[in-house]
Amino acid sequence: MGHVNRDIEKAATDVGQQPVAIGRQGAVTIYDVARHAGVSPSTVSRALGKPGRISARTERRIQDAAAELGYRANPMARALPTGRTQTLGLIVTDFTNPVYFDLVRGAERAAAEAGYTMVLAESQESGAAESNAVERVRPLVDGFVLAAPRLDDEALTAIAQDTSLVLVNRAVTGIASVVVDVRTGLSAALDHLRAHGHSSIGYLSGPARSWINARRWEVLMEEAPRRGMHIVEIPTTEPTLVGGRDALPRVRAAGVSALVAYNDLIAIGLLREAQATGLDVPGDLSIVGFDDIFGAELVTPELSTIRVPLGALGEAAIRVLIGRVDPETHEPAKAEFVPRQSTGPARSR
Amino acid sequence: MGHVNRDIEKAATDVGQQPVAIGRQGAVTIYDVARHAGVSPSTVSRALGKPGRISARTERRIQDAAAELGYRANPMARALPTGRTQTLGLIVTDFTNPVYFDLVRGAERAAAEAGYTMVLAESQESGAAESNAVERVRPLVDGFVLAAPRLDDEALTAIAQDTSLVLVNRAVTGIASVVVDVRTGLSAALDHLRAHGHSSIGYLSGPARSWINARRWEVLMEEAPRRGMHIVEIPTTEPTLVGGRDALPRVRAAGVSALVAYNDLIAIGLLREAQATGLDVPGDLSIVGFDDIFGAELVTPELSTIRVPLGALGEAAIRVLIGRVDPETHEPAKAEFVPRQSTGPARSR
DNA sequence: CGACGTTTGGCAACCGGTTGACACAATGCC
DNA sequence: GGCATTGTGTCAACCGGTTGCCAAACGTCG
Repeated sequence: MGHVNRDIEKAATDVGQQPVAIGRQGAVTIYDVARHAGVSPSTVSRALGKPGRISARTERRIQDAAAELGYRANPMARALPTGRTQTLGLIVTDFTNPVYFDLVRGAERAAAEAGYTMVLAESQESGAAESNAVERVRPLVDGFVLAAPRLDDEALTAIAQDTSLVLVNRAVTGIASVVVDVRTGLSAALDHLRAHGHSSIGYLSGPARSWINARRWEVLMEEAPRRGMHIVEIPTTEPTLVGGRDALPRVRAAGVSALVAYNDLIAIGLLREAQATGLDVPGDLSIVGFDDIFGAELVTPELSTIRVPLGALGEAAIRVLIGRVDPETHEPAKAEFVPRQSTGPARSR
Repeated sequence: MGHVNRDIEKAATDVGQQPVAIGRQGAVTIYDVARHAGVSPSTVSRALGKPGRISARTERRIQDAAAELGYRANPMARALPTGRTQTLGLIVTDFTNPVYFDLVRGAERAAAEAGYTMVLAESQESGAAESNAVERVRPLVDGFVLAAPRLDDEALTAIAQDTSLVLVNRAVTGIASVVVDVRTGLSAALDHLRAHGHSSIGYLSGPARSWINARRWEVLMEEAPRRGMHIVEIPTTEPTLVGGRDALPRVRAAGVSALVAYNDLIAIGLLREAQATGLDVPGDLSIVGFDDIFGAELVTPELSTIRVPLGALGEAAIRVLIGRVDPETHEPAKAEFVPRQSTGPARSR
């Protein structure tokens, strides 16, 4: 295939004019190393990949040659016969949602540490886009992580059929997943609210198709009555600042004195809208967020929230994916209530 | 190599026990399509890749066969002879810095639109880690984007030698880059401050090795004197909330009434620390941030800032990288001053 | 000193595509 | 009808690794 090479070289000389994407051309191959060390290519492959298979002396000589020439294996060429690419995928619903910053970072850290590279895609909160992203990423990776997937159980099971898959904050039988135990955090938040005299609280819910939303509501439904508190679900239009803002009329109508939100964005949106209409937080309304994203501490009053260890979650997902951790025995991380200033005693009106 | 396949199948049946990362095994190849359509594999390759080279009738037949079998080209196998992987890299200094959310999103959008996949890496604000990330990503991609690189010009030039590279917010002669024109935004901010009676302002600077930091300072040094304002550089320890917080003593010592910060994180850190020590913002101190990240609007008072179109910047970087846009003729995006509540008249003390 | 077992290294096939060169029509022209 | 021309499809080599199998070299022991 002298031809391909010629084309590539031609493209290379054109660069500077236009940054056409071209592969690195002059790369050192095992053939170069083999020639340099006076052995056959297969011996090089084994020396570098199978410790012990080759005599120590030859192995040493080959390693020296490789180092001298600056040899780096071509991952693509390796992937072809082995089927492993040493890359992992991560698909999130929305990059600009701060929840994912730490998740992405945790995942990237764990992957890099284990010698994997991350490829990233966004699914825009839509099942169709998610399906698309999955198909684009799938052939490239050894497996991937789906954060808060919007696809239904059936579709996910089909995907897991021939690609390894780990879900974050979603449980589907037969598919590995990492979830956070929200009960301790929610219980602590409820105790805190009750101690401040709140007996009737609202839950500003998240997307209807979100598993984690259902889970949070479920736990609240168990834990609130147990404490003799009333709880009511107040739907939001979207899990964002706007969704929180738009929910204020419904919150006032519901007549609750304290709220737990599906996430911090909703909580902050509501908090700011409440203030804008003259309500005092926490005097008139106590608000508890969820996730402890960047920004929760920046609002005034600072947002009380249930912290989810997102970085650890991302890391755990990758560890499970590459088989370092057994998802069965792995203890789920626990969410933790972080009281700040947006919760306090109910003011008698 | 029947052996490899056997191994893979064996691994596949083991799944469920342990999610070992395995390639998709049963994938449809051009050989399957060729057999199904009654032509040779090379004809399939051409029918799918080179429109016109094959007669319309056969092309149609092959496309039908491909669709029926659900054929998807193996990107790895394609990358080997062509040298193009259809993936692009993006390396940022710090994932948890909100500046990058929009940048990443813009880049991912543009890449997905053009049929590319993004791989992501973090360089931890360190030249060594950056170099590492570059080497890990390089063999995998057709080119990559380096956001705010910490490497020196020489190293960058060496990299650009045999991989296409686009820099964000950094100019190095001979390397394509996308930058934001900060002059209009900074000028507007200075005008705004002068109109409020500020005549002596400080610049809370960013990392010493950051090109964009130098650029911002340079423009301030030109524009402030032109308006008859004094300007002084106040160094920070790191471009984060903590760095801003720690800078307060130096700010007080400098005796300025208004500040422009290298980024919003520093600005917010300072703002909160100032309030914590009893200072009024903007009464005692006017603060202007940079970037307009998520969170700038959440603090009280809301942060006045110079908005940088980060999403557009990420998109532009990718477009330049894949040759859709000529970096020469491409008009740089302009930063824009967004007055909010953290700037106001200097209170007479 | 020869039979035998164990290392050690090389050969060649293969992963799944791409593409130059070529053979074999089918067509056009004189 | 013969010849050049154009169109269409196939052959085979190649990208850069991995690995089953085999042969040569080596060491051991009776």
